[in-house]
Amino acid sequence: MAMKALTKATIYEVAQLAGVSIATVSRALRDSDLVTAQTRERVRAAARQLHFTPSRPARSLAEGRHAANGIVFPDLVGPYYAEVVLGYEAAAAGFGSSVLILATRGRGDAEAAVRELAGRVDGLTVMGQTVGDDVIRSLAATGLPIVLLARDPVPGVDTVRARNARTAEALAAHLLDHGHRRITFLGDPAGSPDVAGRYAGLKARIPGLHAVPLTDFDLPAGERAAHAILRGDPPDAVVCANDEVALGVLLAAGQAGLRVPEDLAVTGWDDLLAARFAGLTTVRQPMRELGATAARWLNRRITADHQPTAARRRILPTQLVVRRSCGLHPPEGHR
Amino acid sequence: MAMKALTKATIYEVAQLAGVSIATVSRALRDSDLVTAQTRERVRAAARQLHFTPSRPARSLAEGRHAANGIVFPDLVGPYYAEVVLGYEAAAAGFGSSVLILATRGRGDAEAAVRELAGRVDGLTVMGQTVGDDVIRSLAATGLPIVLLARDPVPGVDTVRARNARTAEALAAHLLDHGHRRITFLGDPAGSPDVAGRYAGLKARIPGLHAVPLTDFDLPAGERAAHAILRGDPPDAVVCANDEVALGVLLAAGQAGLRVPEDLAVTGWDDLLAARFAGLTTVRQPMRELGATAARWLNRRITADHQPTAARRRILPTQLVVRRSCGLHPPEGHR
DNA sequence: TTGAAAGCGCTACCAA
DNA sequence: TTGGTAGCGCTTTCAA
Repeated sequence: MAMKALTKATIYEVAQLAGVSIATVSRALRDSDLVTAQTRERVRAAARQLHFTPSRPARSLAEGRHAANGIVFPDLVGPYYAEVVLGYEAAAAGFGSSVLILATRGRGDAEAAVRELAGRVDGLTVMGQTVGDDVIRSLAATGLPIVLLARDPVPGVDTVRARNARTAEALAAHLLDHGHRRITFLGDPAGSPDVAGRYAGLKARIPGLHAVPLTDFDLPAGERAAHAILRGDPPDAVVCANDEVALGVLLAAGQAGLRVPEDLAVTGWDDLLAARFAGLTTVRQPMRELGATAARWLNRRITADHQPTAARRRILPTQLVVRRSCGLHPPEGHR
Repeated sequence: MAMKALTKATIYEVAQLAGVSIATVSRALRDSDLVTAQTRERVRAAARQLHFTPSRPARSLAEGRHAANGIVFPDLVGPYYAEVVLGYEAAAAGFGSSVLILATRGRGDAEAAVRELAGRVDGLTVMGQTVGDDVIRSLAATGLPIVLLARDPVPGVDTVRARNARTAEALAAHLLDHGHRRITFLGDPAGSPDVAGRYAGLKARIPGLHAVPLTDFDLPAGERAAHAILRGDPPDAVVCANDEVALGVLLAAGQAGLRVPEDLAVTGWDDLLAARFAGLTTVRQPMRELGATAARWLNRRITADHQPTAARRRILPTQLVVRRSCGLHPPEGHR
């Protein structure tokens, strides 16, 4: 078998081989009805023979669109973001849109990276703590369609979030029903809008709630924080900003010889797979649906011929999942 | 505050405002040393004032490169792929390369999607069961740099994988030490090279190994398969293709009133977070490192001025993690 | 050091 | 139905 060409074929070569103009090639390849079926076939054959694929940059430049959109998130660590991104990609694929991802993971140059990304897409979904409102506003001012995900709203920009405060209240009520009174919150409300919402909901029911800020939100961070909290005068219950932190607390409690939930109640947030096996009481978020909704909304904005519709906001429901880590003999039955 | 322009500024506007030619703008903005510091500043100021960002398609078209690369994977379900992709993105970001993702999730049009993606990037990483060797070969023939990840090699193409067979042998030996003899493998060796490798390793030590094929590799699939296996004459041990399946088996065993590991030993593969909390014996894969290595190798190929170096292959080590699900009183101590 | 102009590969408008 | 051609916005010679 002969070596395939190492140089990509262009529309000119196809035109020449098919014996037509480049305009006709362009039409034939994009199913325009301004070409004879016969011509179309001839062009197709030539294209196939040359392994022709249109240059995406050239196309984008001529069309003035990218046929791609992007999603910016803080990190991909832990199952939460992965699930959201997956839901996003699946929905976007349905629209024939490619997806560019960008994890800012606390980089200082997040803004530059986001702006670079913005130049490659027709629209952008921005999650959580990645870039500030000023960046969002200036991007939106460009006319770039934007959807905010799990993030505080910015005037004029669509926002999709999960319910935090209200479900946190339900969680608080449940904990109080168990008789827990000395409750500590593990997480930094200032660090993310989601956490802020959860904290606010808890605080509404537990006035004396004590918050211990956390810089990271992974298992080791939870473990470390727990070690500090548990020495001395441990609380009745530790409510964690997410499951990973809670799992860390579970581990630390075990190491400290504390039984859960007899000596210490622990709760998380997200309902990761691990939560189920750890018997962790938590709150389930519709992660895939969050991503998919953002993708759909963004697509609508991108394809909306004009009509600057008012910014929309949606809060997707979340669900308290009671397992054993919050206390024995749950007041409302157990699982 | 005045409304920002809704039309993106071009290099022409910047040139006009700065009172120079577009060539000079281009140079000034890209730190060419063919411009006076003074001119550079003037251009910069003009660009800033107009919120100018160069058009990425125009740039790509002129430069003949995308400054982006892509990764194709079967799905993002489960922590495994997410971790790999994260490692990949992190490494790619280090090279200043944007990342496009594509999840084929068994779509029939995977090939078309991959080809579309190929047109947007300077190089491609292809994972597992996404597209066939023919597609890989034809893409590679284009001159597009490609790295294969967790996938059978294709002549002339770089491949990065995790060790499967050898660690599977170690796992088999461990199981035999526990006295297990009637062992069932849950997974389809024909479905993925990784699984095939694991099965081969087990089979080398357990000649009579019985394999039960599985179409999906998630928790419900494991649960369903286990229900079928456990009714009637259950084996001593079930070795699963991955942790999610194993966790499903754990659940099913519980429902069937079987104790693990007393009545049934169970093992997984991947060492997900949940495995730790489920006490699941498994094998740890360096997922981040797999992704990062692929990204690095791809970058090398992309930036390699020429020199068609020979295809490289690397197998990253994996590690047996013994917990309690494989049997009591582990022969070599326990954790 | 700067400018003019020729592409880069395509789409889409205007004529034919 | 087809062809000619003017852009799309940038990079990069080649001259000045």
